[in-house]
Amino acid sequence: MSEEKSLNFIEEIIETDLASGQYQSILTRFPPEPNGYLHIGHAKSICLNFGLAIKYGGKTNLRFDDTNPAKEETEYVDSIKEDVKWLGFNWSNEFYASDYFDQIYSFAVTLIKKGLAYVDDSTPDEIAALKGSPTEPGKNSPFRDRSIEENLSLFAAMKAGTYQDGEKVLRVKIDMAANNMHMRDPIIYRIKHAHHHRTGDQWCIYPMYDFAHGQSDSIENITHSICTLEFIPHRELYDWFIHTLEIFPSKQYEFARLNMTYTVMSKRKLLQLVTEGHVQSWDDPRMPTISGMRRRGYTPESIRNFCERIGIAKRENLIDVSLLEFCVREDLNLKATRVMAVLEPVKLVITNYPEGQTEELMCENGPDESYGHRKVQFSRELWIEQEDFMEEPAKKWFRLAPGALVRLKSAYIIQCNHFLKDAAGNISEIHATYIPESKSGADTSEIKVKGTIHWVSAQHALQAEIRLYDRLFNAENPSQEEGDFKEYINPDSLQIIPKAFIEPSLLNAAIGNHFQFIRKGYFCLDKESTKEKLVFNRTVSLKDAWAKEVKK
RNA sequence: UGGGUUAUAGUGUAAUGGUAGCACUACAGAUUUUGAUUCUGUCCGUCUAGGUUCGAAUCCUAGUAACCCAACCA
Repeated sequence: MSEEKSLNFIEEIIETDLASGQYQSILTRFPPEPNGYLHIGHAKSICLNFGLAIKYGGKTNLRFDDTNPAKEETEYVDSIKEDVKWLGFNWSNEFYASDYFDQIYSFAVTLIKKGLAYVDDSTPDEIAALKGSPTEPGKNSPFRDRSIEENLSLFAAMKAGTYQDGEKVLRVKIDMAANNMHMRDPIIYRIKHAHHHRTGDQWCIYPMYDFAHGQSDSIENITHSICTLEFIPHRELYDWFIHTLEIFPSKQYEFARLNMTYTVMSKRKLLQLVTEGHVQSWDDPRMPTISGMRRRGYTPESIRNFCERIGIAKRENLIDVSLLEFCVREDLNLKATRVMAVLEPVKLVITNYPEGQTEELMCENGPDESYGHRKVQFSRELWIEQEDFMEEPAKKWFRLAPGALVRLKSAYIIQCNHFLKDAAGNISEIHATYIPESKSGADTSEIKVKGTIHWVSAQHALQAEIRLYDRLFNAENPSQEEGDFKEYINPDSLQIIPKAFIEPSLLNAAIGNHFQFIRKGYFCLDKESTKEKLVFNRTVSLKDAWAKEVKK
C-alpha cells in the first residue's frame, strides 16, 4: 500500500541522518544576500529548504547574508521577505549574519591566538601574485609569520578604524600550495569604512563570506546547509573552520541551480536589464523575478509545483520554460474566472436582432457549476475578434466566414451573410443573422456547429489596455551564446493593446484576481490599473491547436 | 594543461547488480457551447571503448564532453 516516491539525494541524506539518530530534527536556512530581488532560481532554493523542513518536521530560518555593506540595502530585505511569504513559507527565525559580528570577531581572535591567522599588509595585487594559479603553488606572504601578539594588536587596530580601506586584511594560515585555491590562506576580514544597513557605522571591518556563512550556520545549529554547486570548493574551508573553531558541525550540501530557457538568471544580468531600460523595473512582468512573476499573474502554487517537478540533482540543467507555463495553466485552469474580452475587435451586426433590444444571458464563470454564473448583456451590435473571421476560409476552419455558422459563446448560433470593407480593404463590419431557437441552454434548433467564438456587446463593453508578453530573449540560453547576452533580447517581448473591449463585470477586478479571457489566455489586473484606465496583463496564453495547424 | 563536479528520450528527473519508469515537449486520435480543459495513444534514451557477472544505467579500467575554482563579492 505504501506509495514509493523516490527521494532526491538530499532527502536521502536527511533520512539517513534522522534514522541514525545523528539528528532528532532538521534545521535548514534560506540565506539570501540582500543586494537584489529574488528570482525563480531562488524560488527553487526556497522550496527546497522550507520544503525539506516541512517534510521532515523541522524548521527553517531566514538569514540575510549581509556581510558586504557596499551592496546591501533594507529595500532588498523587505522585498525578499515579501517574496518568501508570498510563496507561502514561514520562517522560524529572521536572522542576519550581522547579528553575529561580535561572535565572528571573537572567532577570528581565537584563530589568531591559535597562531592560525595573521594580518597581511600586502596590496590586493601582491596577494594575487603570491596566490599562484591552479597549476602552480602559491608562495607565503612576507607577513605570514608575525607574532600572535602583533597580529592581535594589529587586528584590534583594524577594528578600531586605524587603517584605511584596503590597507590590511586578516588571513587564515592554511596552505599556499593547496590544490584548492580557497585553501591558500584565504582572507577572512577586510576593512570597509561603509555604512551598514543594520549595524550602521559600528564596524569598519567585515568578515568575508567564508568566515561568516558557515559560522552563522553553526551558531544557529543548522543541520543541513544547502547551497548551489559553485560553492563546492568552499566546502573544504567551511569544514576547516568548523573543525578548527570546534563549533557545531553544520554540513554543507550542494545542488544544481536552476537555468531556464529564453531568460537569464544572474542578478548582475537582471540588474543590467533594469538599469539599461530593457525592461521597466525589477517587477516587470517579463522578468524571472518573483515580483515580476507575481505581477504577471503567476500563482505561488504554480511556482511551488514547478519547483517540485524540476527536481533536485547535481547536474547542469536548462529547464524548458514550457514546463513553467504548463504549471501555471494547470493551476489557473482551476482558479480563473471565465470572462469575455475582445482584443482586436471587428464589429458584428446581427441584422435580424431588433435595434435597441438587449437581453441578459447567463454565462458560466468556470468549468463546472460550482463556479457559479454571471449575467452578460447581449445586443444587436457586438465586438468579435478579427481573427475569428476569414473571408476565404482555410481548410478545417470552424469559425466565421461568409455563409458559415458559429455559436456565440453562451448566446446564439449565427450565420454570416454579408461583410463590409473599408477603403484600405480591411474587413470593417460583419453582418449575420441569429437563430432565435438556438439560445444557449434552451437550444431547440438541432443545429450543430463546430466553432464557438467569444464576443462583447458593443454598447456595454468597457475599454481596457491589455499587455501581452513574450519571451525576453530569442536565444534558448542567451548567456551561452556568442557575444553579449543583450544582443539576443527579443524586441517584441511586450505588445500593448491600448483599446481592447472587455465585458463590464471586469470593472470589479482586483489585484490578485485571475481571469481566463475565454479563448485568449489567462489575465490579471496590473498594479498600474485604475478605474479610469483598466490595465490587464496576460499571464500566459492558452494552448492553441489552431495556431499549430496554421503553421503547417 | 592542477583540482573539483556531472554525464539516462528534445527537456528535466527516477531506477541504489534483476522488466529503463514518470512529467513536460512534439505528434496522432476521442470528447468539447473555449481549436482550452479532459481522455487515449505514438515517437524518442543509459557519453564512448573495453572488462567483471547468469545478469550492468548501476561495479572495474581507459577515454570523451560539459560545468566550477586563482574577487579585500556572495
